[in-house]
Amino acid sequence: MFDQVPLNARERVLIAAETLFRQRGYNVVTMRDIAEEVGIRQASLYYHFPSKEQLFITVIEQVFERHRNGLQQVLAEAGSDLREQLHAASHWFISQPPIHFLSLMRTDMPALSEEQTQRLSLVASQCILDPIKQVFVAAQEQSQIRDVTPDNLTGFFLSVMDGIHYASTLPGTSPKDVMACELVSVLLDGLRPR
Amino acid sequence: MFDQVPLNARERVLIAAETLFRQRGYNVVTMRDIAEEVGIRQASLYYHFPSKEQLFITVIEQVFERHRNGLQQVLAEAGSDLREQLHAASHWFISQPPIHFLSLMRTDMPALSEEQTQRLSLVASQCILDPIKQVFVAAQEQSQIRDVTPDNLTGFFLSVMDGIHYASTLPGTSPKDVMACELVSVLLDGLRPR
DNA sequence: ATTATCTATAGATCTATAGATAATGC
DNA sequence: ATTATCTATAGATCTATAGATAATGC
Repeated sequence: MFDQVPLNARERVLIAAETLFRQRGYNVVTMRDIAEEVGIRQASLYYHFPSKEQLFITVIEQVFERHRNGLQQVLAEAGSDLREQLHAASHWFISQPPIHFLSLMRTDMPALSEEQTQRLSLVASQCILDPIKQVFVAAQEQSQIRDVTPDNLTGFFLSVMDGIHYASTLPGTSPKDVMACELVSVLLDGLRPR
Repeated sequence: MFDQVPLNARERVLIAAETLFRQRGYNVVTMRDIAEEVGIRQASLYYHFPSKEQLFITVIEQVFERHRNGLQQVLAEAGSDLREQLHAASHWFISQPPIHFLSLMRTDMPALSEEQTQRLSLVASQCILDPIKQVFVAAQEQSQIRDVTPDNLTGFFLSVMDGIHYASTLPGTSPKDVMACELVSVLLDGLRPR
């Protein structure tokens, strides 16, 4: 579980890149920044990854995959109750670093090749959007919630999750879990069938 | 009202810069991109603005000021009913281009000087966050809604507004006004006093 | 004289490649 | 022989400045 095996260089590069890309975005982070964080020279990164683009793609796919796994797990544990599922999902997202979904789509993705942009968008859907959407679809099929477009609810939910990460960096705001609970409770009341 | 006065060069620069910065963010857009859009040479931009940073700041302050004015106006027209105020605010935001609030904070602002970052954050609060927050605070004082932190509601609302702009670029999604109405109705039901 | 442009370019990056070097494994 | 680094640098930008140029206004 807690593997303290010393990480190999490639893994250290991935971790440094993930951290930096998340903090400042694809375009602002340079290969030099990443190399410095790892403690090697910039050119040495190219031994592990053929290009900055490929490094970024590897990082992002790893992040998405982690969300797919994490969401699947916590949702399975939450059972079939909408309330518990929403709490599980929101708890998962606040336990992870922010995805910066909209930034990713607006400023990071357009810098990649058309082909990679399309593929990453698909992976984002499958790993992150679809599991959340499934929660709302299921609840609607069982008439636990009223008729609101599941795609919209999914978008609302995810937007707010990234918003919570940002808000909690500001002074004098509630802790993340409080914000998440308030969101879920407003959603549950707001979606009650009528 | 519909001033078709031919715009002077400075104004054309501001419009081109606003469009490009909004589409791709501060760091990705080059002075050359902006100049091309205006139809002049890159170096000529420096006759109108002393630096890329100053151009960006001017653009952003103009955008924020526009929101302050617009929100003030539509909220005044909406009267004191929460329902109408939320519809007015959401209608305002979907009538305008996206703010990309979180992208702005994560990738654009950190490229500016510390001093400008702080000032722009303040202006963002005053022009955009505060007017929305005021709506929730007032509704709470009149016990029209239950006890949810107004700062959090403000953040939720704005996150979702940017989310709606993004979602509506995807294939097969609801129109913006439908998404906005669904959000407001969920919020109103979810916030009903209990 | 002022205004608004232009050309040319300095200086600072950034990505990526070439080729050297040292350590390890067969 | 392979692995993982390094130094050095080519080539492509990008921001910003210097100084020329042309048109307009006094």
